[in-house]
Amino acid sequence: MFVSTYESAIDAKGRVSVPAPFRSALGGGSRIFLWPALDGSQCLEGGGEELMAMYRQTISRLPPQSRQRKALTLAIMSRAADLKMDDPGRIKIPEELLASVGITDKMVFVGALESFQIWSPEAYATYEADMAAAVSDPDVISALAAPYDATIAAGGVPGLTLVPGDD
Amino acid sequence: MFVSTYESAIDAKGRVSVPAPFRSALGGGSRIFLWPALDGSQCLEGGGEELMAMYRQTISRLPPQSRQRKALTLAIMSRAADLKMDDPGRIKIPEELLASVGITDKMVFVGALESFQIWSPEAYATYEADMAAAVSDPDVISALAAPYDATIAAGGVPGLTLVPGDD
DNA sequence: TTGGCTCCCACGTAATCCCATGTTAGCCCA
DNA sequence: TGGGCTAACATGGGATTACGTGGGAGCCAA
Repeated sequence: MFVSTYESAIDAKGRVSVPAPFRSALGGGSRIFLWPALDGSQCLEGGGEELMAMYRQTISRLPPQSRQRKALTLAIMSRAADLKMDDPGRIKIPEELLASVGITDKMVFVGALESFQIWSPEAYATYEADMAAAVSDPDVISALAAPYDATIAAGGVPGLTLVPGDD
Repeated sequence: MFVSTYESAIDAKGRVSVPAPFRSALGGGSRIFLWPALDGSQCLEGGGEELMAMYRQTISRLPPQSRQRKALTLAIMSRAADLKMDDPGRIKIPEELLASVGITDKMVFVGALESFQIWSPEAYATYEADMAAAVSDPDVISALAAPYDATIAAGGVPGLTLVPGDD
């Protein structure tokens, strides 16, 4: 699980250190996939082999030759960079990917559950402000209610007391 | 798995370097099949022996002498070029295939999961813009939902926590 | 015999691998 | 609670390997 945010910078050879907590979230693998976010956000989405396997399986279930499948295949598989970390955990992000999200030297690694994102510090500041405003919207907070009930109905989370009287 | 895009050019002898990552995706084989894309896109579709075997098996399941079988057999098997890479990993693409997709010297190798495509840079730029527009269509993104659920229902992806509470 | 094709070898560039160092944060002990 | 120690992490640099590219020799066909 990718959690928290970390800032990193590109060195003279074009390498970037992947934050150590993200490396352990990759489960020991040294392969990283990166592609421009599907929703048009000014960020890169990334993950390890497991995440790519998930997308691969999901896309493979779409009808061959369908518009949806072709669009998603191109957006993810064709645009993705297949990168390998060196021993200390650095990657070299292709210039075109960096340019597509306006990164010159510094960047922010943002944990997003099963994947992570890479932003330019400026773009992330804007995005963070937008999302902070969204969370203050009552509709967003109340959206938690239904899936929370579903979690309880599914048996809750081991080790966590969700319903009074259960402990 | 064919991922990412690479540009290559034809040398004075009509040879083209197959990108190294694609060569390893071919699994060590030096045989490459190429044919014009079935959907009429201005590109060539290609892959190794495994991809051809998949098409062969699929077509073989169609009724013999059926119109569909004959059409697909012609579109793939008859039009395909059966090419062999030299030691450094180059192929010589027949002139008629190049002409059919408007390639003169430069071309783009585009990864598409189990196969790859070859485009002229200009045609690919147009296609990429089309697909980028398609991805911003809510229908395309929402098309991910059903196969995503199916992936989870099928047991998810080993090593990846898809359902909250699984880790 | 000649043209063209294929196979093979050689070179320069660029990426990757590996080692070394400074720094920071966590940990233990006083 | 404070100080010192240790280990992990981020960063820099050098050497090796792989890759892409060009050219030449041998072989087959015309």
